[in-house]
Amino acid sequence: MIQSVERAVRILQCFEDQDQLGITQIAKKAELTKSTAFGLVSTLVETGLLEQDPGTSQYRLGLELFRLGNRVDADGRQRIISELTVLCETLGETVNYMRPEGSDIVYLVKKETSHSMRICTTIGQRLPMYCTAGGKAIMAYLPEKQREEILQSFRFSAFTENTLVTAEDLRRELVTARTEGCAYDREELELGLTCIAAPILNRFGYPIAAVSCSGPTTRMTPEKLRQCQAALTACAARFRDL
Amino acid sequence: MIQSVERAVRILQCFEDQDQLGITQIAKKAELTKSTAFGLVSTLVETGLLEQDPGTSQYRLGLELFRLGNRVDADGRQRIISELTVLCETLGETVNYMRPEGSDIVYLVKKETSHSMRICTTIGQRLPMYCTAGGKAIMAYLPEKQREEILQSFRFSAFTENTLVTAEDLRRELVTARTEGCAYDREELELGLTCIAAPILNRFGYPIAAVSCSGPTTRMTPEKLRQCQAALTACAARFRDL
DNA sequence: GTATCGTGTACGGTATTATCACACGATGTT
DNA sequence: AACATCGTGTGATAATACCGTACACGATAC
Repeated sequence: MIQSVERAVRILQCFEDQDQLGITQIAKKAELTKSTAFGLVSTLVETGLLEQDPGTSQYRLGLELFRLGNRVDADGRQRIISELTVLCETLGETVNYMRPEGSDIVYLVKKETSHSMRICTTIGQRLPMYCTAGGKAIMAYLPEKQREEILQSFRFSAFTENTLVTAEDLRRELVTARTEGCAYDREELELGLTCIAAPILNRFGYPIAAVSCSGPTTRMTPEKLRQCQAALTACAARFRDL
Repeated sequence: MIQSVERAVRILQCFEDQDQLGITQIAKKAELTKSTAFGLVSTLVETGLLEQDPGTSQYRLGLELFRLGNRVDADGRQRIISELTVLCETLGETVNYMRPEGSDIVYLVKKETSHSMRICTTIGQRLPMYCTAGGKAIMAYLPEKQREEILQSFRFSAFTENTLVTAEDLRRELVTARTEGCAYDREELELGLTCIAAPILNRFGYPIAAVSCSGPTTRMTPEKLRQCQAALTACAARFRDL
């Protein structure tokens, strides 16, 4: 673990909730000396990961960071995007492409339906696996050892009355998810929001991503869910050897 | 300048043209010892900026980098996107939002027209200011000192026979750009491609971004260009105090 | 007008820190 | 089966980054 690098990243992460920060605020948020922070920030500015506003002399995230971020999983995202467009049109709901990170999932691509009432997911958002269809779909297909590690690591929080908040409840659901090839989120994250997701497996059967469909519960009838299941698993199958 | 941080960024930049790399390749590309590279890479993996493929044990850019990259100029991009949608529809050509970095511009947002023959720009791409309409629009409104610095820093390369390859030619064009409020790219980057761009100024009159319209020269008639000029400058004006 | 607080920036001594050469085990190749 | 190459450790050396301190500047308050 190289200290300076870890600290530099911590500085970048300070900007997740604020987009302009002064040196003093950065030092405080990252728990660093002002002079230490200054050295790190200067380096980050030099490399383009941060930039300094000429007017306010405050710092913000830089364009080099944008460029690098755009390269993350560029081919996977490129390949999925046309599939999602088709899925979105045929299902008439918002569809997403997400990937696991630790015990969370991160949204990488979305395609929103044009319904007035629709689900709006946020690109780059991180959510716990246990309360999302995509997360459960991925968990279901993980090797048992890894799945148990993740199950143990959760610090459950009941977002709604439906949220599964015990490892046992989750294990039970994951069994059915494996038999169906799909996992569900039945208003477990937000009331009125139902999701269904299928895992994308690599050639070794390891889940590397998921595609999901999110809609208002009122529109997600049993029949619609069957349609989603068929479409999502078919889509996921086309990406088997990503 | 903190050495480790600068080296860590260099490692991330190794992935601009390749998306999977082993430790040895990383060390070679970044000109580092293998063990040094290993320490840096381990730290980057720990922080999520890199991730290791469980199968191949190779490294690639991580999701935390994606998340951070998505936060760059998030509000500016959010605000411009609906404007670009309208612009794209009224003009019937691909429109872009870009920002300066050093003597280059970087594409941040695009909206593509649905014409079969259309210009496809690449988000995150970096191009020299001197051969793009957006770059020239921004240069035209920079304080003279900074503009001259940039003009001197160019290492000109003639992409087409129209490319301006001397500081004098550029200076002359920038004068007219200031009077018009718009800059042009008349097949200077690629034959058959014409662009026009207007700078977005902050409340101090400093150019912080540009909006551009790119189309095939055959469709970019004088009349169309006048229409573009009006629409682009109007759009840019709405963003004056970003 | 003066004083105080905040800011961003700069320097130099100290010891923590990262670096490098070397080595190990595992894969896969000739 | 020997070999090459990969990713991964280790530990001694010295280069490195950290911290305390200090300064210039601007804003606010008195």
